[in-house]
Order: sequence, then structure tokens, then C-alpha cells
Amino acid sequence: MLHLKKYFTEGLIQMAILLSLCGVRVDVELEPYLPSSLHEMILGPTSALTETQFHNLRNHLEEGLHPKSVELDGFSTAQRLLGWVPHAELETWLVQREPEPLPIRSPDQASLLERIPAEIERELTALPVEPQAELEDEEEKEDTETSLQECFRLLEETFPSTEEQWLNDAGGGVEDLESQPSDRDPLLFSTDNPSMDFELHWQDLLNIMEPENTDMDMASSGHNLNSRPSGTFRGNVSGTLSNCCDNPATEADQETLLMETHLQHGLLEPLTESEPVLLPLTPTTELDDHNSALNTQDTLNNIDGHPLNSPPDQTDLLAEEPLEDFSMELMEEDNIITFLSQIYVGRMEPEHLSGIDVNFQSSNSTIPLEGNVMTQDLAGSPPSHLLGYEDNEDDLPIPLSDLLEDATILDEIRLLDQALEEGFSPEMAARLEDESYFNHELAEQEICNKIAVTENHGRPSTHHHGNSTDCEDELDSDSGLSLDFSHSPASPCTSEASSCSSSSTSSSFYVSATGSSFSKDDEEDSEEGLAGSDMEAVMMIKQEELEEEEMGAVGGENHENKLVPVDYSDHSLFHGFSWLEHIGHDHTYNMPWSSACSIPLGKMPTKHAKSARQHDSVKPYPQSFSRSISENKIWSRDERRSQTLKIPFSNEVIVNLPVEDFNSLLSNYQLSEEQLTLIKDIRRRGKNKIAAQNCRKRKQDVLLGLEDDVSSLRRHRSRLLREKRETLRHLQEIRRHMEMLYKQVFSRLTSEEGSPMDATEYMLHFKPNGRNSKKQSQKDKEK
DNA sequence: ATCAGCTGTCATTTG
DNA sequence: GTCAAATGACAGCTG
Repeated sequence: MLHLKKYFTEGLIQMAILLSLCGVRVDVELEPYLPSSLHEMILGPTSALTETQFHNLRNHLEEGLHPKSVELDGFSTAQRLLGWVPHAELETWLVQREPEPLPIRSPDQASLLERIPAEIERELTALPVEPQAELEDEEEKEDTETSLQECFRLLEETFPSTEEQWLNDAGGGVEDLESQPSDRDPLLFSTDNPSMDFELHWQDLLNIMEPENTDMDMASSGHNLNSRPSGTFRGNVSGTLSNCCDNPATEADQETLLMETHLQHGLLEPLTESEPVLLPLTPTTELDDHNSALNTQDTLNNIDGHPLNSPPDQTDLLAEEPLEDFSMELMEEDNIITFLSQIYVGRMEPEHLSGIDVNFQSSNSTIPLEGNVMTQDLAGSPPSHLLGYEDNEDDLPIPLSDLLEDATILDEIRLLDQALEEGFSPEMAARLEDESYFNHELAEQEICNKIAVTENHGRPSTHHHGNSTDCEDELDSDSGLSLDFSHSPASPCTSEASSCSSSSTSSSFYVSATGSSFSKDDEEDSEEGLAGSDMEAVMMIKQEELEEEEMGAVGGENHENKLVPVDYSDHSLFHGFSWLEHIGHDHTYNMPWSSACSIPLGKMPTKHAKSARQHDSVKPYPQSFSRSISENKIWSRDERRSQTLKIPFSNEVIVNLPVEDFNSLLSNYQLSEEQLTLIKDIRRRGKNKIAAQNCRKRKQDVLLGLEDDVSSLRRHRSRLLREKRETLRHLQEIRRHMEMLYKQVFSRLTSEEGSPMDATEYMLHFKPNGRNSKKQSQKDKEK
């Protein structure tokens, strides 16, 4: 009796408080139903509350104050509350029962005042309900439910007319309330004219409930989506009354309570039989569309994994969109949540609900949420053929797949592919040509400019420097030639700065430096474009990427090794490679002589001045002579020799004069054999020195050019791969479109007898020339 | 002290 | 055959 008192009292008081807070006047008149001893025990000697106290309490509750505030402590007992509950007003209220059972609370806790305002606040603010993870043991729940039932029965007896009214208004939903009182606290309506206000109140409640439902679904969908039991959803509008009351604290609670309730009250079977089954739905963006039922049907038809639903190649192709799949999977849950929330709040139209119910029922709860079904182009599909298969998923797929596998269809698809290929190949090739090499040239031009800027900023006026400072610098060149103006990999003063070719080759260093990232970008693009390609393409691309990585490892790092077998003579093979124009016997590779000739003999600055000085210090030259030279200009060895032998020409002249001029010059002077030998050696060494510089420059250019070409070829290859993927994707779309057309055509075709044509017995043939010619259906007896 | 890069030089090859 | 250029190899210098 004690526990009866507890449940009875708490439940009733809870109800009364909630009703009163809504401004509903309720006359519970509890006292007559209570034994005098119990009543006295409940109310106690201090049960009398003043009207002021009650209003204070009510104000606190309405202000959202925590029920454990000091002022509320004075009203913390149920007995005290009972005193004024009978005069509350009952308007409309929806009570969500806390999952935690009442008896758990200790008597000294202000359980009601704690819990009820919390619920009120939760309802009013529509905040997500924190899941109450733990459920108490079954016995306590049963006790709780039993007590509440008793409370409700008591309430019914207390104001039967009101109850009857809203029961009648609510229709079947009230039966749910009646039959499952333990699921949730009842939805109570009692106004002066309940039948009029019912819908309005209900709509308000829906509005309040909606976000909470969504939030709860969101909270629960992450982990419990697929395991959602079928009984948690009532897919009809009439049933939404009870469903929308089904505002569970948590989904787990809801499930548990439902299961328990159904087991206890024998409602499980009606639920599962008559109510639509809520199953995981593959979310689509078309869910909001009212035509989504069709799409859903197709989606589910593809989802169910029946191999015959789609051609094998298509499934293969579809299976190879990992990125899209991934993104779709990311989208799924949100869409499911949205969809479910729509269903919960009754936003979807009944026919949709029914259609979806059919789909749900025909689907398996373990439907793999394949996102690739989203890529199906279902636009334009006539609903008829889809609806025709709606009731039986086994009707459509088999013949259709056979059709699609048929050689004729494949041939037609091939024709389409060919047409497609013919359509884009020339322009694509042209675009490739343009993009690839135009970009290449653009990049080279940019790099030329960049190099010019870099040289101007980073190494200001090396020419100038050479001309201005060479007087202080010593030459150590044996030939006495200034070679700093000439280009060398280390010497930035490239005399062919005007030569864009040289710049391009040296600039190719920048290209290659950025080429890796460039290629990487392209490869990333390739990865992006990977979605939608078929397995073959993916495998091939992966293989090619592996090869590319290997190639990059070789070409990027060990390009020296690649340089060796290069056949420079085969210019046709390397057509378009800018560095090739410097390959071969290009004797004008470096012609900086105009500036060099202006440089006085022995004034060429070199970095070897110091070493030359060291050389000189070793050599048996007079110290005074050496010092005088070092003061003015550093003389090279050949320069000193020429000075020693009194050669009348400068080394610069000796080296740079053309052969004819040089010979005529020699013939004009009477020179000793020693002098002639020295002059020829100076010329030879000077020539060879420049030649060596040119040679090294050329080698460097070749190397850089190869790196540049590697980068360019990689970009080209990535572009080609991307084009290939796009083409495959396009082909896939065409195939899907063909499939849809096939479905449409067969859905409209009828045989001579008027019966629908079986796709397994008929085939569609395209006339070879004819877009004008309609598709012909011929009986395919071979089938 | 060591090393990588640059440069000059020589011998050889090539056109 | 001569010559200039190219190139491989080597050595010295420098940072």
C-alpha cells in the first residue's frame, strides 16, 4: 500500500501540476477516492497551502527556476501539493514521461518538483532530451506503469466527460494512448470546447515536438540507425497522433518501452502487422520532392543488391566511385534524419508515406546504404513503369538486366560511345594540344620573366660588375679571357639572357621545381575525378599512377641517368622540346664576344683570382712585378707569358679573332716560333675554355630541359587520364540513360494482344541512320 | 679536414 | 688534312 500511495500520489500530482501550469482548471477531487487514513497520510497536517504559495510556486516554475530552489523546498512534498491541485485548469498538455522510474527516488527528494519543471522546461524550449541511458529493472518499470495506469484510470473517473470528448476527437490515436499508458504520459485535452481546439493544440504540440524529434533522431541515428526496430514508426497520418506523442526521451528508451509495452499488452503483433515498417532509408535529395517515391523505388531496387537490377558493367562502374560513395554516406544520415523527422511530424503526404512504407516493407532492414545509387539519373522516368514494379521488386530487374546484357543493346551502347567519342575526340585532342603546350609555353614565358626578375634582383648586373670590378680582380684564366660574362650553371650572368631558349632551359629548373607540385595537383585532380570511373579505369589508373611514381622517382631524382641515352639527333621524337635547339653542333651557342672584346686584357674577374694569386706566389715571378700587377690588375698565366714574350696582341684578340683575321694578323707580324706557339696555345686554351663552359651549360640545359619535359609530360598524362575518366563517366551516364529509355519504352509498349510486352522477349533495334525512325520492337525468338 | 660545386685545362672526337 | 667545336677527364680552387 505504501508503494501504491507513492505512485498514485506522484502520478496524480504530476498530472495536476502540469495541467495547472497550463492554466487548465482541473478538479481532481482526490479526497473522496482516498481512504481517510491515506488522505490524511498524504496531505498531512501541513498540507494546506495558501493561494499565494501556489502562485509563487507556479511563477517559479514558469520562470524556469530550478525546482530545487529554496522557495520550492517548502513545497517539495506531494502531500502539500495535493491540497490545491483540484482547482487547477486543464487546457492542453503533453507529458513526456521520464524514463527513470519514480520509485527510485528517495522520499526526501522533491521528486515531483524536480522532475516536472524539468520536463516542462524541456517541452517548452524544445531542447533535445538528454538520453537516460540506464533503465531500471523490469519490476520497477512494471510497478511504475501499473501505478500510472491507476492514476490515469482515476483521472478518467474524475473527469469522465472531458476524457470522453478528447478520446472521441483523437480517434484511434487515443486507443494507443489508452492501450499504452505506460509508454508515455497521456495526452490530455480538456477545454470548454475540446473538439474545436484539439487540432490547434495538436498542431502546437507538433511544432514543439518537431525539433526535439529531429534532435533525437540525430542523436540516435548515428549508432542505432540500422538496428531501429520496425515498430517505432507509424506511417499513417491518423496514427501520427500517437506517434507524435511518442516523444521518447531517447530512442533506446522508446524502443525498450515499446517492446515492453507491446509484450505486456499484446500490441506488438498489431503494430508489426498493420503499421508500416520504418527501415533505414537511403537518403536522397529528392526526398523532399513529391516524386521521390519513384526515385526511392529505383533507389531501393538498386540498393537491394540484386545483381540483375542493373547491368554488370554498370554495377561495376557504379561501384567505383569511392569519393562519391563516401560523400554520400556522409550525407545519408542527415538525410535519413530529415526524412524521418518529416515523417514524424507528418510533413510528408500520405501517399508518400504509403509508398515509402511499401518500399520499406519490401526492403530489408540491412540495406546497404550505397551512395552510388544517388548518381542514377532518374529524371524523366515515367512513373508508370516504376509504379508498375512497385509492388513487386522481382518483376523488373531480371528481364531488364538480360536486356541490358544483350549484345544488341551493348552494340547500341557502343555505337553511342563511338558517337560520343567522335564527338569529343577532335576537340578534346585540340584542347589537349592547346592546353598542354600552350600552357607549357606560357609557363616557360612566365619563367623567363621570373628569371629575368630574379637575375635583376638577386644578382644585380653581373655584367656590370664584371666590367667595373674586373680591374681589381685577377684573372687566372690561362687564356686570359674573361668568361664570367659567359653562362655557366654557376655563373648567373648568362650571356644568352636574351636567348629565351637558354632562359627556358634554365627556367626549367623552376618548372621542375614547381613541376612536382604541379603534377601533384593534377594527380589530385585525377583523384577527384576518380569518382565515377569504372573498375577497369581505376585499376589502370592506379597502375599508371604507380608507374608514374616510379617514373617520377627515376626522372625526378636520377635524371642524370636518363641523360645518357638521350638521342639528340632524333628531333622528331622530341619535337617541341625547347632545349633541343641547343643540342648538337651549335657553334653560336654562346656568342658573348661583343661584350667580351670590349673587356681589356687581363681584366676579367674570376673567382679564381685568389687561387691565381696563390699560383703566382708559387711561381718564380718577381715579387715587385706580381705586386704591381695585383695592384692594378691580375694577370693570367697566359697573359704573363704573353707579356714575357712580348706578344703584341692581347689574349682577347688572340682568342676571339676569326681564323682568317687571326691568320692575317699573324702574317702581318714577324713572330718567333716560341711566340707563335704561345699565341696558338692561348687561342686554343681560350677557345677550349669557352667551349667547355658552353658544353657545361649545354649539359645543364639538357638536364633541365629533360626535367621540364618530364614535368610537362606528366601534366599531359594527368590531363589525359582525367579526360579518360570524364569520358568513362559520360559513357556511364549514357548507359544509365539508355536503361531508363529502355524501361520507358517497354513500359509503354504493348503487344498485339494488348498485353504488356515482356522485355525478355522483345528487343529494341535502332535503325542505323535513323534518329527519325522510331524504335522498333521485334519479336526476338532467339530469346 | 672533407666535400660538393665550379672552373680551367688537356686530350680526344666530331663535323 | 686542318681547324673549330664538343666533350670527357682531371685538377685546382672555393665556400
